[in-house]
Amino acid sequence: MNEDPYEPIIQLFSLLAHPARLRILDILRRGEACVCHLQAALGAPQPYVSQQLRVLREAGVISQRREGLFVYYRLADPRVAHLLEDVLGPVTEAPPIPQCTCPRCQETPLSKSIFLVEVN
Amino acid sequence: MNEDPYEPIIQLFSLLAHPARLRILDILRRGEACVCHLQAALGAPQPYVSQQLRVLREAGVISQRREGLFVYYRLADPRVAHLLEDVLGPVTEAPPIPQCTCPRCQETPLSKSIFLVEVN
DNA sequence: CAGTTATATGCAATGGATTGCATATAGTAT
DNA sequence: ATACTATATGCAATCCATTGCATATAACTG
Repeated sequence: MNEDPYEPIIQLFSLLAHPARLRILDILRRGEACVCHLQAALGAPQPYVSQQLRVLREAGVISQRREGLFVYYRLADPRVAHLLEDVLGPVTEAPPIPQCTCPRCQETPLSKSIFLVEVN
Repeated sequence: MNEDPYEPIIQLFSLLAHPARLRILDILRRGEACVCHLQAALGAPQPYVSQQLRVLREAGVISQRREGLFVYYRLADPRVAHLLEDVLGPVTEAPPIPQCTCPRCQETPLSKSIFLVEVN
């Protein structure tokens, strides 16, 4: 009748001890991202990404929001952001993902990268 | 040739995402403990405890010191103590393990627990 | 030396997470 | 309605950590 007090913590660490999920969470701690964005960032097939997102969602560490065809995920558990900061350090500038075609990724200023191409 | 920067973190989280290892580390963050002490605390067979200790030792998160027949383990990675504090809170009073027969456990003041038994 | 205690190692068996992939669903557009 | 895109789900196969247990080693005692 008395549950193991370590179990929820073990479940949380298990979620983080996975290459795809850890990368996803590291992206999400910088802000919302759609599935196609994560898919492009990981270079993994879409069903694979959706499956890892489901694991994270059912554990309650992320939540989602639909906008038309696109679903945007974000961190839902502040403990996770805190743990990630402990082991990965503070959030750095999000590296651009050119393959992502969602409207949110398109509205980022492209002029900067174009400029860099020009001078080289 | 370029290693995954997430891999050492994944390895660390994997160590923590395990009931026996997490309990061992939670005990060790309170100070040194011999194998027989951990064995009594976990209620697990000795070879099992030694195996988990080996995993932790080879990962570099604990170190050991031999004293006669007894081997005392302790935390070697401050990151682990920090992560444990994040998820488990600050260290509390170490609960006594009466089954442990190592000299270090015997030298703890037994009068206190005996006293508690008396008043009850 | 043999005997005893504390701890370590090796290894086979098993179970549960991981992965790949086919298919389903949701939403938009024509 | 059909077609198309983004995302989700179901499930079988596989892989890897976990576990149990026999045995080995280390240190002390007589």
